[in-house]
Amino acid sequence: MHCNCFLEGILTTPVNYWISGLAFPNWAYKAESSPGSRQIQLWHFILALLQKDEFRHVIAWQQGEYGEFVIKDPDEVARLWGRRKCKPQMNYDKLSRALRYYYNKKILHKTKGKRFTYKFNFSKLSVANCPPWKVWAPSTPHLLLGSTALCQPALVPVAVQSEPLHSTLYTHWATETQLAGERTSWEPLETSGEKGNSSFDGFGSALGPGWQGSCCCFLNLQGDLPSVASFTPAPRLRCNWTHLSGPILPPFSSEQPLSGSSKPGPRLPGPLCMPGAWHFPGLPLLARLRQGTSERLQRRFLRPEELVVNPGPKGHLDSNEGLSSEILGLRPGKGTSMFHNPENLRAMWPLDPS
DNA sequence: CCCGGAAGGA
DNA sequence: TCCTTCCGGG
Repeated sequence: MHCNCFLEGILTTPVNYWISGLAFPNWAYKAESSPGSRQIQLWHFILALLQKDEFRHVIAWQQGEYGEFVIKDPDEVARLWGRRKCKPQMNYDKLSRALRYYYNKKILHKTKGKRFTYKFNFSKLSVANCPPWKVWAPSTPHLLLGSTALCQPALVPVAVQSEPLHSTLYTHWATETQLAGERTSWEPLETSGEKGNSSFDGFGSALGPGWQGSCCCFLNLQGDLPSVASFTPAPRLRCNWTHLSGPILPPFSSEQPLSGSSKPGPRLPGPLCMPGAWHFPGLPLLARLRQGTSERLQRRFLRPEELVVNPGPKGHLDSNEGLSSEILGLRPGKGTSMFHNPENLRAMWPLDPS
């Protein structure tokens, strides 16, 4: 039976995770819905709630503990979840049972002794030392179109994975970025070098012979997080990000027309290379990124034409597969320029908590 | 509140 | 597979 929950727009708009230089645990790259269920997953929903200021009184990140969150109003969260899933009888007892199933999956664990407090397993969170000019959607169809494959980070060096979050990696990254920025600012991203000699297996990526110390990462392209990047303003970076705003991060006002946006090629189905950075107030590293920098990064590296990728082998635009009609309001002809306007991005989140 | 087994649905 | 529902127990 059709449920009008979707029409109500309650957290139905999938968003994309994108944090430059960060690699998340494998589970974080899972599609919003599994191939079997085609349903939004609870943890996606939880993250989405956590992302929104409107629900701060309902559920919020626990300050000081990255990945930890508190359900301040269990009944309300359950109600929202039930509404999203069209399960009016949902309650916290049932919702918490679902959350407990995440324990074994290493997605969540309980913060013992704290009521309604859980923690995402971001212990594996690591920096993928990735110069953005090498960040590019893989160009083979299966990588582009498989909802899970899409989310696989490319070329995350094992050595880096095992490292704790550390700003020195960012410093290194920034240095490389600077050098690259002096080389080019808007020239097309290179893809030829990556696709031929690399293998992808998620975070445990083997490095092809052509790997030169850089890596790519991120891109869940079918997430469920709000589109608007919102890094917590915080202590300054060890590296001087202002240096990056030159050739690397060119000034890019929202009024600036988006070159080539009038010619959207085949769209990336569902998983879109539009970055919506996660907002984890508790993540110390992320907190080092200034929001402005984040937005410039997004704009810089995700021009509309760069969102354009090969169509899938079968068109793969089935609304039930990667790209549903609810996703991001993307429609043929609309192009992708709307994603570059924060106002549009916010408008795409018609949350109705009532 | 929290836990996890069991059964079942989509 | 991912919950939803129910439930006995801590």
